[in-house]
Amino acid sequence: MKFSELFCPTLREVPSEAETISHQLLLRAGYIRKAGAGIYSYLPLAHRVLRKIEAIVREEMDRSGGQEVLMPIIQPRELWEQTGRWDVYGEEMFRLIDRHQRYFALGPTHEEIITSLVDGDVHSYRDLPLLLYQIQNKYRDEIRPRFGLMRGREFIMKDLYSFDMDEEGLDVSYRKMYAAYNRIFQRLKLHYRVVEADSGAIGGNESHEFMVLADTGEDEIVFCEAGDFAANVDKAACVFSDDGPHEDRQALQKIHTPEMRTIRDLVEFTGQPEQRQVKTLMYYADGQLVAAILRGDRDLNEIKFKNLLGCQELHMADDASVRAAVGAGFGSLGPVGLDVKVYADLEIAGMRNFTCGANEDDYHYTNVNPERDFVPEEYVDIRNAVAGDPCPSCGKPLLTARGIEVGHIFKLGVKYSQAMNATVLDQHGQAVPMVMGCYGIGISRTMAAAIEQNHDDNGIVWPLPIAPFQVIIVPVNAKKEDQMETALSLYVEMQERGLEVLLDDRDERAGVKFKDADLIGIPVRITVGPKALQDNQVEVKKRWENEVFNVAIAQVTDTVVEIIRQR
RNA sequence: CGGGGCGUAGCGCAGCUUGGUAGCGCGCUUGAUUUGGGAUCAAGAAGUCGCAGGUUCAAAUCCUGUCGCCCCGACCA
Repeated sequence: MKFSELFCPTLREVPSEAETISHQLLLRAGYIRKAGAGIYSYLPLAHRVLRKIEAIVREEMDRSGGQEVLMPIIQPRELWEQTGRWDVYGEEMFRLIDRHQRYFALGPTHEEIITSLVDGDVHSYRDLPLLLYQIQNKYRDEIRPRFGLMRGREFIMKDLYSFDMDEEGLDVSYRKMYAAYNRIFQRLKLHYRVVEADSGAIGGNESHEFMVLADTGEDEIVFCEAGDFAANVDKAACVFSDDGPHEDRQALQKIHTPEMRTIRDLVEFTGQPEQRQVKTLMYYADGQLVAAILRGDRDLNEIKFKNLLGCQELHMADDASVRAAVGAGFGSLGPVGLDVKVYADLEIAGMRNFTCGANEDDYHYTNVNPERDFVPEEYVDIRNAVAGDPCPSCGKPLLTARGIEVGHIFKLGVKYSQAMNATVLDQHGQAVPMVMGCYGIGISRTMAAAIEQNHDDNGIVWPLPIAPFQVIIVPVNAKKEDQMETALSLYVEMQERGLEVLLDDRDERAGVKFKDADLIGIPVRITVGPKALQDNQVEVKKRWENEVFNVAIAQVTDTVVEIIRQR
């Protein structure tokens, strides 16, 4: 490809709408343009990157026994009503109405349609396992699209769905996919980590997320260096370690604490650290008022709390209704004498002589002790894990990192097959619901995540397997015939060797061409300039290194092939 | 949905308080000089001031409505 013919409008200035690095660079380097909030056109360079990611994903899916299909994006309402998700999915689903006033969904995901597809034509256990996948646009009317391709309303997704006869079959399919995903992200040359995940609203019991590690990631993960434990903080178990003070219990004392509303206030006022305070949070769980108590320096994990309670809806109570029920405001709550169910974090059990609200404005208790002064409903794991917590499997201190969720695999079980009555006959002629799994990779998000992880001040630094071109040839001065001739002949030679080459034949100043090459992120740059040319040489520069070295023109193609082979 | 902000040339912005007929930088076109990290000079093209009403002799500017976009929060296969 010649740069002069490439549709690649680069921008010198940072578009003001872009906040994250990947968004800025994708816009500046001429990869994407916005059509509307969370909706983007992919320009030629982006399209090439997407196709490379897809190709790797396809190969690994096929190798694992997957078969590719294409399914409708416009999906009839009736299918979604069968699983109840027409209502459950809520505002996040794009809906449309045809001329006959029939309703449709723009597919946010494809469980319904594929289950109905498979149900229609698969009737025997002999037809299983069946692994079908698709790479298509999906649609979600996100509350707030942001970060460019990271959270769009239209995005490209690979989803594979597995159908098995029983749980054992599902285990096999799940393990296949787990392995395939690892191969995919290794081949993409991304630094990633697999973590245990909450399976969320989609249902099912086992779930892993594939996280591309980047400081700008939206998710926080905790992991153990010693072992293989790694989990999303949403999910990461906290274990009780009895390293409490083991003090003697002092006499309960009520103290006047005027205007003390926050843990920080109390730390100052009482001189006791956060670790000796207890905070009380009030929630409505399906309309029922409940309390969660935690050590002063901990954060409640609402997902854990919700899963524990098994409720449909969980939200923080407002000050007015708390006041009505308890007789005191947020800053003065505590478990002692509290007339609602109290769920205590595991850590509370080990605490002695702590401070908490007295359920009376401007008063707190000190020297509070669990069991003596109050008895919680349960001691449960409801806090967010933090760096330094003991690893649940080996006890070593956990580390944290930020990541971008690019892959997520779930065991769905029979949630959808049961709802849609998708059964097969087993060996005994019994109709059993197929056991399903679902395995997604955000293709367009992976492109953005790769940039979040691989960039510098000058632009994108693509991992080689997904770079839009492998090599860019830059003649310093397009008007100098010797430079252009050398560049052209190298261009032809490299193409014949199977390299993906971009020739910057534009009549631009060298600086412009260098800047663009860096911005776009092509891994290898060949500079044809007057200095080296005198010695029949050209310069080679790797995008991820600063050094430039000269190579004889006759050898340069071999050199590039070797660089790419090693990378 | 709650809070904040913005829509003026392709991009980034000024002008709006105090109405008087639109400007700057980058980009684009042409020419000249340049040519190893986003050149210089000269000439030029380009704007329904988001849209619709209203007030006024006169509206980018004031008023009302509306649409779109961005940020924070809640939410998130």
